[in-house]
Amino acid sequence: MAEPGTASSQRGESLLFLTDEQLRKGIEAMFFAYRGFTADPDRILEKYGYGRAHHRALHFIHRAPGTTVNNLLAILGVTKQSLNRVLRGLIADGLVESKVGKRDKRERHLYLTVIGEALEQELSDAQRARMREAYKIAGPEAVVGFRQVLEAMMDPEMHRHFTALKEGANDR
Amino acid sequence: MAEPGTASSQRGESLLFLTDEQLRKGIEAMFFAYRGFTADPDRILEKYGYGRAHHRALHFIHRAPGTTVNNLLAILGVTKQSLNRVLRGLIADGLVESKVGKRDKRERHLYLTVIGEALEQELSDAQRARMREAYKIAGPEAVVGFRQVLEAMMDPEMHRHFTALKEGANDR
DNA sequence: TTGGAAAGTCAACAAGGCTGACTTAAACTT
DNA sequence: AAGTTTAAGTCAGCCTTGTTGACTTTCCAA
Repeated sequence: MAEPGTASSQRGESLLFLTDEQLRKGIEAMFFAYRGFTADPDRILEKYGYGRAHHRALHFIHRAPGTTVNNLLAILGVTKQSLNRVLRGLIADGLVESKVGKRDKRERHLYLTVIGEALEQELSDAQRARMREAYKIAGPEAVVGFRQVLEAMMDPEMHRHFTALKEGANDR
Repeated sequence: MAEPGTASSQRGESLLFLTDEQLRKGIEAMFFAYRGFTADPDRILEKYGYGRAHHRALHFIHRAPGTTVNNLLAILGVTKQSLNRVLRGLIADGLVESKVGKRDKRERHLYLTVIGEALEQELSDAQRARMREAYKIAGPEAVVGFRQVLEAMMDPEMHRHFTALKEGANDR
């Protein structure tokens, strides 16, 4: 059966002998886990008539309040037309506010309103609850490994965005 | 800065003190990593005019040759109409074969043809390469943790499907 | 022999991606 | 000051992949 193992040593930089079987299981784990990852927010979003795209926008505006449209575009990796459709809805419904830039008036800075924050919290609570539970089951060492593998799996540019969010975080 | 940590003990079942910040980073890591995870296959699929839905069908038919449509439906978690459209294309293009069940002639058993296997391999090679690289960077202990957290994140029913594939595996 | 399960099909629709073309306003550059 | 580039937004149209609902065909099993 042999879980992912090594030649002789179990620690550190030793060589990994990963069979295609084991790698496939990793791939399937990602697939099934991602479904679980999105399941709870999806249910909440449906109540309000929103989709995953709205969730992503809310999440990243919460995390980087005052972000410009262009920056959000880069993080989300979609076209401006696609993002704009989503943003228009959120602004129309009063969940997001778009303010003209002070220094550069071409830019729009995005913020969540009070009710925008409320929905973001509701979504985030559900998603964090699942994440917390998974962490609890897997244990503290697993959490570190989980994050390391995920980070190594990102495209370099995405990792840049990830890191940028990671440090600065909220409430500058 | 403090990476995910514990109260006093570092090992085993000790309590985790996970801030919302740390959990949010886990969420973002999933988001960005999943993009990397699908990026390589997506590029290949585009060459052939297929989408992610086709990839998923090919993957699971490869992993469970002879599976019925109903079983595949349960694994993929989509409607039969949605799967059928994808399957119809793959069958028409000669990548998938649908054989009437011997015991139960209502059932269709699905198999990859030679060229179906070839595309599955091409997709899988790319995806496994990224997974292998990520594992290599993160190290063997990280791999175990990664899998543990992902498994804990799945819905129970999805975990059942995951386990079923995991054991039996290929080439019955 | 009839009821129900499995599979498949048709139609219609929606979300959320995409491209291309174009406008407006502001900010750079020359 | 004129011209170019940039940020944002819009319109139109397309594609994939998901959804529901209604319906047929096949065929197993009670």
